[in-house]
Amino acid sequence: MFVSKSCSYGIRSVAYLSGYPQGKYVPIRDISNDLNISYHFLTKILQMLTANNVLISSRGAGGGVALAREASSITLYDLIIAIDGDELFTGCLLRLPGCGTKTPCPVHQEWDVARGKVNHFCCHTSVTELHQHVLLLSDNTLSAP
Amino acid sequence: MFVSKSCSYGIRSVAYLSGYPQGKYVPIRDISNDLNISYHFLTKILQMLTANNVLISSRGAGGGVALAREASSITLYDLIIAIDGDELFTGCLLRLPGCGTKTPCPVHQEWDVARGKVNHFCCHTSVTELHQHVLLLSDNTLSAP
DNA sequence: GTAATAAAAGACTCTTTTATCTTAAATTAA
DNA sequence: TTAATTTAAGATAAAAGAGTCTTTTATTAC
Ligand code: SF4
Ligand code: SF4
Repeated sequence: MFVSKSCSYGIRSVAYLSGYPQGKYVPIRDISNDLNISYHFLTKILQMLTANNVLISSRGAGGGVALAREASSITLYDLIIAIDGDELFTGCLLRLPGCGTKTPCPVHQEWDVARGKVNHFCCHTSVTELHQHVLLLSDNTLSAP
Repeated sequence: MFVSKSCSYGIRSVAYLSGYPQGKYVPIRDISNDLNISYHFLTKILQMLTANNVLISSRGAGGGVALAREASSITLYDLIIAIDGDELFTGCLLRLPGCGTKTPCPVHQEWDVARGKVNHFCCHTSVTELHQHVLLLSDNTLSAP
């Protein structure tokens, strides 16, 4: 598993928000309904994104969360860092502690290359590219009775 | 996180075993002592590897676990598949269910390439290359009082 | 000001993973 | 055969992740 479930929810939510203009507040309730994610759980996740300046939020009527900047400038990297931290991009496959730059093992450089490809993908993939797909897969009208 | 903690323990153990001749039984107790891994927990993990024909085991005096084949032919891929399953090699970064070949999203192909690099690395890295490193990092004589 | 709305915050439950402890079964040595 | 050794198996517990529920705080509409 590359990212946590929380992180997956965060990515889906921001991809969802990319369908709205930047700065347009959308209630978290709407997101949780449309994406079938627990409302209160999602609230906590999106709080991490507001704390990291990916989203902005507003309480009260007409409030919600909104993209803090242009959707095309928000990458998977930003979201993963905000929710899961940097382990995916800096961590060792072997999960050995205190390892890496100093006393690298014989395969470290190759591992760094492989991990770098994932890193590159995340840095160059913006949430806008996932918008349609997230909506499609969350569309529960297809499997309704 | 790429692999589970259990998987990390399994990889370290087989790298450790690669210091012994193939077929030579080593007590799990020795492995757990030298690598600082809980004995009973490690036992369960190594059972997964014997079930997957990576290791063989023998009970009783003089028994233990041993490499079922040449260490140089045991790759990270083998161990990850045996312990964590194939999610690392087949799963989606977004953890979206029912996704992939049919109705792929715009970034699927690029993701497939990035994931493929990790896959390639795991398939072409044998545990023998990690032997020294695993011993070095588990060496608690360095931090003894 | 009052009521309605919606995020923020905290307490709590459930599940999975990780870890520990106990008992059973198999193998070897004497 | 008896004792010692060592994996296998099962029960239990602790920790982390995921999800639910309630209360508080801020904002808007009236
Ligand atoms: S040196 Fe080896 S074990 Fe350490 S972080 Fe690099 S690849 Fe991992
Ligand atoms: S199509 Fe997109 S969301 Fe689906 S598995 Fe591929 S990269 Fe992931």
